[in-house]
Amino acid sequence: MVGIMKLSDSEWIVMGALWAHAPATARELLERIEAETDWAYMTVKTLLTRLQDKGAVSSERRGKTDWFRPIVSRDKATRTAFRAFIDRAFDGAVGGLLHHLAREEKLTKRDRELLRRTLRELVEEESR
Amino acid sequence: MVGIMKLSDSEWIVMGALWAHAPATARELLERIEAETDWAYMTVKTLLTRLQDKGAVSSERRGKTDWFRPIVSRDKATRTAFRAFIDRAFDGAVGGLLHHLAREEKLTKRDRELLRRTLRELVEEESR
DNA sequence: GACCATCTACTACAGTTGTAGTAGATGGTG
DNA sequence: CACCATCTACTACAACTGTAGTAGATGGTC
Repeated sequence: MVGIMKLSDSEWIVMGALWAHAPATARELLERIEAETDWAYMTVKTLLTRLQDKGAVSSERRGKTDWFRPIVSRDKATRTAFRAFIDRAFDGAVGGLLHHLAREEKLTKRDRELLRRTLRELVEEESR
Repeated sequence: MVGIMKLSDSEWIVMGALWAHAPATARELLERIEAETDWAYMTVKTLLTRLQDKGAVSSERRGKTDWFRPIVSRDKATRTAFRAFIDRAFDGAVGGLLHHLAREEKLTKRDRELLRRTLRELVEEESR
């Protein structure tokens, strides 16, 4: 049931707020994302319904209010999004992404440092 | 006009074939992607029209046939997709992606090959 | 126990995406 | 120059996305 969990952009925003702290009510989630979205309350509700339909969140009634919690983990969603991105833009090859990162993207000094470390770790791990 | 060029999954497939070699006719593009998509000719045509509408490809009539060529470069499209992905999944921080890469993703042989090259380049660049 | 603030349920509606069909134009070939 | 294979132009249509409105249920408060 929780197979390939593809989230739309708006759904990512809601999930982001929900991953931050759960369970949460729709109103709470709206408050958390108010700074970035300026949505109506009903927009959050609709997205939560859709997320529930696709099995990404669950809800539990307390009083007259639904409390939501994520079913899909952030990591899981990230991995799915990562795969989709890599598949379309780099034909599935993570190496292509690394290449792109190394030569195309403007990285901060810290990113560059981290990338170098990452690459080295990966290569070392490999040769072990 | 060629600002933020967002491509859908299907559009990426067509662009992939077009980036491989241009100019090309719709029929040629269909043949190139036949292995992976099993689309009807008209599907390719429709996608090409949409891509033209959004300024991603241009076309030129020769005889009764349109010849298409990319306006948006693969690099440009990749950067846009990269940004979109990073923004939603890692809140815009490339570091988050690197982290993810280092601990979550398994690399194929091909990935590792590319990676070694990339690493060499990075190191050389650094020592220059 | 009535009322109000607030919640859920149902509905809406335009834009994008995936995936094509059909009809009418037309260039090359005999 | 007629015909056919093939092209383009126009149209289609359901699913998914972004973004909500409205009406009716309901739990807490006086």
